[in-house]
Amino acid sequence: MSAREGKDGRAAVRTITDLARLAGVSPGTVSRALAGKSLVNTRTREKIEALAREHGFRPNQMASGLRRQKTGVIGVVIPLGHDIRQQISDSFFMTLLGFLADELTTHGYDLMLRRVVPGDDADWLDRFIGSGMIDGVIVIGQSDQFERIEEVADGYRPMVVWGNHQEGQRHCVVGTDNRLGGRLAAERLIAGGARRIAFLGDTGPMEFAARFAGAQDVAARMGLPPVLALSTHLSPDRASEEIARHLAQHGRAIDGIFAATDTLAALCLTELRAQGLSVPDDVKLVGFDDLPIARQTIPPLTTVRQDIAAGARGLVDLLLRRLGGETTESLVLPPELTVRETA
Amino acid sequence: MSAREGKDGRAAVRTITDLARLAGVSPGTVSRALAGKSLVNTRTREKIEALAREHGFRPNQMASGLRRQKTGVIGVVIPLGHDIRQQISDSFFMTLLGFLADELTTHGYDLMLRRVVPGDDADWLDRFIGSGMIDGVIVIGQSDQFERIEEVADGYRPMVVWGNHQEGQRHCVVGTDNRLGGRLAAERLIAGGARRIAFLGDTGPMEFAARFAGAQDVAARMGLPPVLALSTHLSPDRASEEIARHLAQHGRAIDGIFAATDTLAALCLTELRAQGLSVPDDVKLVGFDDLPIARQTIPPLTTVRQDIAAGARGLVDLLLRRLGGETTESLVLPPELTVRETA
DNA sequence: GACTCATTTGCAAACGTTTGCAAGATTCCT
DNA sequence: AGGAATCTTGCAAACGTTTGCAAATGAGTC
Repeated sequence: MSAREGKDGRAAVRTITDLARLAGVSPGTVSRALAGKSLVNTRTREKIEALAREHGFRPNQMASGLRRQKTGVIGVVIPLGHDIRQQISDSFFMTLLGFLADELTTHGYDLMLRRVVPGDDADWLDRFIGSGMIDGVIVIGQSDQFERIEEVADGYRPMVVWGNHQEGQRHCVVGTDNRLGGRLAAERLIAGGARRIAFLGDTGPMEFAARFAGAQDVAARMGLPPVLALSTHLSPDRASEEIARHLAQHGRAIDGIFAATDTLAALCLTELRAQGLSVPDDVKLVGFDDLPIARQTIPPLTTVRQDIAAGARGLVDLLLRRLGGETTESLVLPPELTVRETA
Repeated sequence: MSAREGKDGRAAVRTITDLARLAGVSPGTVSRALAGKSLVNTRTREKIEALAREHGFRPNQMASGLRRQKTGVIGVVIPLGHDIRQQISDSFFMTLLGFLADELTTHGYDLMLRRVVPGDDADWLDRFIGSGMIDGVIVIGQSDQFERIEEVADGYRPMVVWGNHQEGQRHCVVGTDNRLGGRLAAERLIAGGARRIAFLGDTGPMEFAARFAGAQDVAARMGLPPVLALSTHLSPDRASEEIARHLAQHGRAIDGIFAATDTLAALCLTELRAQGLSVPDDVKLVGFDDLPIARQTIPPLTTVRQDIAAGARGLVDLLLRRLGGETTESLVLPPELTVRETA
């Protein structure tokens, strides 16, 4: 069986021209028939469609893309700026990615995934865009690349970013109101009686910085001492010991912890228990994200919920509108406090 | 500023021909220079490279792909056969996906992600392959599509599948020895004193069926009653109540549970506690996967570890070898019992 | 300086589709 | 039956690269 033959031994029909020969028409007609254009006679179309089905023919997307100057592919890129190892397997991003895949598929687009380490090449975004392989790009997380993204946004329209919204920024962003989320968290801690509050997590990434700032807002407004920033990495292995160290040092001096993510909160819960501190009696704890794990900790985690599905829908919706030439505003989603038992 | 101009106002150089004009050479020479072929004079090459850098030029991948008949893209497809909602956000698959992205990037390939619901179209795999957009495909999980995959494998070489290995199968698969994993789990339960063992999870998917079978092997060998299959869905919401129901019915009659995944095990732990059964005293519990969550349950979960990173490396390695024309055997990875505190 | 041989370049034909244009085939009037 | 109007179709030129072939250039040898 030669490479030119299908498994049944007949000559394989790989191109639109092959199919045209079989149907006794010109390639142009086949193209039109398969594209479902109205200009082709119904009987001809049906014959061609039948033949295509029979031979399992599918037009080559590369050729089509080249000719039409669009590919039907949306790039999704995850810049790993802050904390290389963890970020990607981070449940939050991964869940978002899942929803994105669904949402894009629904709209007839394919998804090209790329992880980049911006430190290695400053060019990461232009490279992706300039490849000609994608019609638009969704950036998941601004990481430490805010400026780079701003620059690109000036010259490239079909881009939407998941992340934090900043006054006056030029790129179109979809994301939760992190600062408000931080306020909700801090308010809950304080309402439960906490007075000396700590923020657990790296305040480098903008999303986290905003959550931290939100908590600060509330502490200041209530006349409490400033929120203590306990910096950690995101990867569970390193975070665990860092949390243990922080708690050993400050554990007795604080009575409320706002963790930057549920993942950190869950680790923190474990360490708190290990150090003999009870939650929520000795220390109150609020997480962020409302990942599945939040229901499964003991006690179940009070957390600030992000609507990931809505985020994915928003990203895709805005991107498609931009592809259509519209100018779009950023979309800021409201976080929601989900009260369980840790605060 | 017209669409033809870059942000600095100079005419944008979008094609290799534009660049050729600038450099005063022919397009062919530019192509060769940029491809790093040896046939071009060093001085010419340097001039062209400098120009390309200066104008941020990148050759169009679609055109290149069309001409060379290869795209530099590997398709990754997740068939959602058994349990639509959960499977994709399942941490295991997502973690594997992350490692795959890294591994493919390292080898200079891009990753195109597609989720499909095979029920909707029987054609899912051929469609992806026939699109002409990908050089090869990695299927994550056989789901209930074993036969479909076998058929395709007969006529399409560059495909590797993550899943369970079956005697005599025709497609190249990478996966953990699930049956052995099942045996390890059951042996551990029995060594701890369990006599009446249950398997928690859907036994439909082949991977799970093999895990179940492994546990059966051991029970039979030891002369214990057959393992009780407690069927559940994978999505946390439905699984929780199903587990509760199972435990209410059989909870007191069993003393060892082997959960199909860590996610199920974690849910099960919660339900066991809710029903007043203590782990590991009343009931012993072993999970599967060794996801991060396994360390964070209380008590921490004894589980059967799959080496996800090694799996991703294996998948990519075999796929590249197949792209190179080699014939490859399937790769079966050994699972490893990770003992913590639930069994 | 005439010759060979090795390097470096340009030319033009692909890769498989889509699509504007014009020609050919139908239909519908009158 | 003649013509206008409408449908269908074919032709051929793109889309932006890569690459075999041959021409041109340069270096080296006698």
